[in-house]
Order: sequence, then C-alpha cells, then structure tokens
Amino acid sequence: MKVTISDVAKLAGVSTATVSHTINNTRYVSSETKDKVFAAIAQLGYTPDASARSFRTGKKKTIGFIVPDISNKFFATMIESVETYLSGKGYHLIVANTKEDIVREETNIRLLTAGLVDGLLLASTMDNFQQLDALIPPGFPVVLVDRVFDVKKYASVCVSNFQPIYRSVCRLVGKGDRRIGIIGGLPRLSTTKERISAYQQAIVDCGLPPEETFIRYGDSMENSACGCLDDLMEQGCDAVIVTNGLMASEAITYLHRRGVHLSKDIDLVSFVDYESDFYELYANQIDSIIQPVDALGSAAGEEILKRVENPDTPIFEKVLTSTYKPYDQPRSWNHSDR
Amino acid sequence: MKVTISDVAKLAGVSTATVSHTINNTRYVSSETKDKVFAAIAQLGYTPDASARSFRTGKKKTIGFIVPDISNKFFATMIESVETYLSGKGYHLIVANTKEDIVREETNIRLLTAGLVDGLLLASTMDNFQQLDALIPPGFPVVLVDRVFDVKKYASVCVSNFQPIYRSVCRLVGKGDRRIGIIGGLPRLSTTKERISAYQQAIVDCGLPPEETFIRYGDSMENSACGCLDDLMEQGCDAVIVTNGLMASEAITYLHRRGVHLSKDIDLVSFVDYESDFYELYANQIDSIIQPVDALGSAAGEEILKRVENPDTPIFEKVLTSTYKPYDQPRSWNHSDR
DNA sequence: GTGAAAGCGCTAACAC
DNA sequence: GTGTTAGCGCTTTCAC
Repeated sequence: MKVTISDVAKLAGVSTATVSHTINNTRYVSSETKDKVFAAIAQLGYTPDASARSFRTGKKKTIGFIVPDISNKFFATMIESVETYLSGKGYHLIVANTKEDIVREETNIRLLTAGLVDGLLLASTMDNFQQLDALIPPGFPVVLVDRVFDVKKYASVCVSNFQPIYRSVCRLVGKGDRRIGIIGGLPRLSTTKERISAYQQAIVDCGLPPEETFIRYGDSMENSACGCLDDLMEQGCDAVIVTNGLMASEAITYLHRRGVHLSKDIDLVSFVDYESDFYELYANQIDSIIQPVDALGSAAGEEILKRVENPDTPIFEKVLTSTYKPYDQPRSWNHSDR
Repeated sequence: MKVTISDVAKLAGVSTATVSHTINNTRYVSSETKDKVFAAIAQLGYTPDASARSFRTGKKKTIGFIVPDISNKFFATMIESVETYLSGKGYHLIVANTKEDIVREETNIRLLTAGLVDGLLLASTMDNFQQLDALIPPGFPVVLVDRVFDVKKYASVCVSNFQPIYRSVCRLVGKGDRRIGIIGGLPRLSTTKERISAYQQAIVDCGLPPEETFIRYGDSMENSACGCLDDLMEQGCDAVIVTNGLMASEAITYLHRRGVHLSKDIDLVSFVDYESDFYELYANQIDSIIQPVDALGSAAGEEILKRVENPDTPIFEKVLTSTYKPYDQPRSWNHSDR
C-alpha cells in the first residue's frame, strides 16, 4: 500500500505539518524532531507523491518543449542543453514533437498547458500568430525558441538569421559566383523568411539581377533538399546557400553521389550542426554558419524559468549570433574581421 | 481566475458529478443536460485541470522514457516513434537524457517514478541489475528498451545483436579478411557484450586466431571511435566492425579524411541509422546492419501501456531482428538468403 | 437520470 | 518549535 505523509507523521510521533516542513526545509524544525522524521521516512520507504504535491501547490516543476523535429540534430542538441539547464534548477522537461505539423502542435499546446507544465518553450511551426495565441491560456509563461512572430507578445530566444546569410552572398560574389541559389526551409517560418530576405537584399546590394527561380523551399525536414538542388543546378547555379543543417547534409551527400565537387564545381554555404560528422568532413570545403545551439538551449531554459517564477518579467527578444566560418580564409587584413 | 468544474456546474444548473460524467462519458446523461453542460463549458472556456485529475485518479497518462543519448539518431528516432504511438493512445511522453551517466540515470528514475509517470521505458546505462532494481518501486511498470539484464525481472524490447555480428564476421572472412577488428560501445552494456561475444564466437568458428587486441571499446557516444580505429589500423586490421551508428559515422568520416578507401583499403561493417545521410552515402561501400528503430519504438510503447493498464501482464522479452544489408550482393543462390 | 459529498496526499495559514 | 485543519479540483460511491 502507498505510504503517505500521515503514516510518517504517526510513526515519528509528530504532525503532518512537521513532516512536510522537514522535507521541504520550509520552517524551523529542531534537529531531534528532524531525526525522528527522517528515521520514519527511511523505515517506511516514504516518497512524497509528486502529483499530490503539484496539485496542491499548483507548481509542476516541469517545463514543456514543443519541437518541430526531434530527429534534427539542431533540436536534439537543444533539447539536451535545455534539459541540462532545467534539471540543474530542479525542473523536468516534457518534449513533444510536431514533425512540422500545425495540428500536432495545436494538440500539444492544449495538452501541455492544461495543467501538465508550468511553462512552455515553443519552436513553433505555425505562421498565424492569432491561431497560436488563441491556444495559450492568458498569463501562461511561454518562450518562443528559434522561430518568432511579428507580434511581440511573447519572449523569445533566437539566432540572428540575417547577417550570416547576407555575408554568405557577399563572399560568394567576391569569389566570382554570379548565379547564386538558395534553399530555404518551410516558407511560413520566420527563420526562412529572414534568411530569404537577407539573401534577396544582398543580391540586390551586390548588383546581381534578382532571380525568383533561384529561391527554392524545402520542408525543413529530411529528404527535401535534393529536388531543390537538382532544380538550381539545372538552372546553372554556381553557388548554393542551404539554410538548415539537416538539408545541408543531404545536399552534400547528394552532390557527392552525383560526382559534383564542392568548391570546385559548385560553391556551398550552409548552416551546419556543430560537431556533427558532416561538419567535420566538409568544413574545409564549404563556408559554415554555426549556430550557438547550447547557448540557445540554456538561454531558453533561463528565460522560461524567469517567467515561471515571476510572471511579470518583461517581454523581450534575446538574439544570439551565429559564428561564420569561411572555409578558406582569404588573405586577411591586419585587424579583425568581425 | 481559474475556472473549475463547479463553476461549470453552477452555470449549467447541474451538479459537478454530472459535469464530470458528461466530460468523461462515464455514465448516461440526457442530451438536454449534455447540451447545457457543453454550452457552459464553452462559455467559460473551461479546461479540466490535468493535475487535479491525475491526483484524484492516480493516473497521469504519461510515460517516462530514459534514454542514454538523445542526440544519437538511433534514440532520437525511437523517441519519435514511441511518442507517436503513445499520443495515439492518449498518453504523453517525458524524456530524460542520461548521457550514459549512471548517476543521472538514478536521479531520473527516482524522479519519474515518484508520481510523475504511469510507467517507465528505460534504455539503461547501468550494468548492475540490483542497483537498478532497488530504484524501482515494487510493482511499478517498467519496460527495458534495447539494453537488458541477465535477471529477467522486467519486460524488454530489444534487437537481436548476435546474429548480424556473427554474420558480419563470416562474410568478412569469406571475402578474405583475416585481421578483423571490432569497435564496441561501453563494455558494461548488454548490447556491447552480446555483440562482442558474437564476434568472438564467429572468429573462433571461422578458424581465425582470437586476438584480444582487436577488440576496442568506445563510449557509445560521439568522439570515441577514432582512437579505436587508429589502434586497429596500426595493428594492421583489414576489416573493422563498428557496433553503433554514431560511432560508424565517425569512423567513416575519419577514414575518409585519412584517405583510406572503404572496401578497397579496409572493409567496414556497421550498424547504421536508417535514413541517416551517412547510410545513403556509403551504403554501397559497407555492409550495413539496419535496426528496426520504428518498430522498436512502437513495440516499446505497446508493451509499457499493456503493463500500465494491466499490471499483471506476464514478463517477456520481445526481440526484433535487424536487417542485414550486404554492400555488394555476391552472386546469389536461387533461394532467398534469409 | 441526477445530486451530495467524501476524500485523493499534500501544503500552508493560523493558532498556541 | 510544533500541531490543527482547511482546502486544491476532481472523480466516484451511494442515494434517490
């Protein structure tokens, strides 16, 4: 049978209040009493019931994290770092995976916010902010991660998308490339939009003719990059920018199989997932944009806990910067590049 | 303010019992009453509080899954498939990541079983069964996943490890290789032990001299394979078996960088993570052992729910089989190979 | 066909 | 320094 706090109290010869306070260090208890309580706990093998506790306090000590694709190393690594951060603070993490499916996301938001978690980290696959907003109970702590919205109602933690893509284009142009294509993720995502618009602006700024057909969109998941790549190569692109690590691996694999040589036959720039094997293998043949995944994760953890513990924390966007790693540092100026 | 079941009852002009039964379809309610209740629910925007509910019923509708390494695609994919299975049955999944750390595993087992989840899926990094067993509350539903123990106290879902490794050795020998090395994962894991012993037995059966130094162990995580590989190559191995997909990617990358050609300079056999890019890229140069990850995941989900819903379900081991994919099908017999 | 009411195990006033 | 006790929101017996 389940052993409860009153069993402990009875055996220790004290009240349940004392047992509770002893366990939680929440008011003074004399050391003799403490000893008795702990002895009773040990003897009975008592473990406080987490659901009774969270029911009573309203605190679950759990954060939900809704990710679009757990098998994408970018998110897997982030989950890892969020979890490490949270568990250091005594919190748990519930992960839900939407596979970039809006309906799955809706379901999960509803379920998680209905008393399962204290706060929500959300890398949303939605594009309609109203739709999202309607699902969040008023006042519920939410931090958007990686993907944001125009309406700045929720705090967010993300990575600057504009600068590295802009720079990519400039470098490619400087290298002599004139037909520069780009493969984006799902068009509805803020990350995709930002990256594409950085590309467009850079193309114009560099004096190249804008070609709508050089912009191709994948689905941000596996097995969507090759078609785009085919398409761009058919159009005679001499350089391609890939805006997501998963699609980049695919692109590299595909080019390799087709016997296309990186940086000789075609220039590639890509977001890469740090420490992934592909990064190691091709780091010297492509420009890499390395996102600070671990930092993103802990920042996300930090922000959501702030808001769980103090709901009045002001809204703001935290923007981290990626590292741009040119594959072949050109003769450099005397001063730093960044 | 929070809207509760009695607010709904009041507005609908019925009792809380009726509201509860209406929501849960748990006894007959006339359709007029139902209508009133649903109208009130809609009007107030009522959502039943999950923690009150699970406190009351003792059911959390949540399963915990403790994995050793979430950034390993094998486990990431499995999480995905477990979650898909569970959410179809109205259950949630809490994932905890141990990074192959026994202490983190202990902490997580304790936390999850203390009222957070109804059942536990466990891909344990422990080797001492007693230590594990002591952490599980008596009667708590547990299913071991991928990694098992000699003592068959808990149900398990895993993949046959012996046969594919044994076959690997035989094929390599048939190809003419005589110095066959193997890189295992953490030595304490059942998967590693089974694979190594399959290797040893096959070596002996094929009449090769057993060489202890041809057996090397990584840590089942990233960045541990290269050292082992170096070592084996220094010893003049002409073939290497890698027993885990993550380490295989590394091995391939590393060989590539060192300019060693697969299947020419060295033969490689490896567990690969299906659909990973490396698989695509090198499938035609190495023998691959493909584990049925999705099937593992749904089997794990199925088994744990069975046990959550009926604690008396008999213990048994479910063993799935991997697909062995020779890289270069030799002229084959008329009948099937398997 | 529906209501009243007793708790589930715990925490936290409030009281002494 | 410790005890008493009122609920948290829900489900579910028992009663009508």
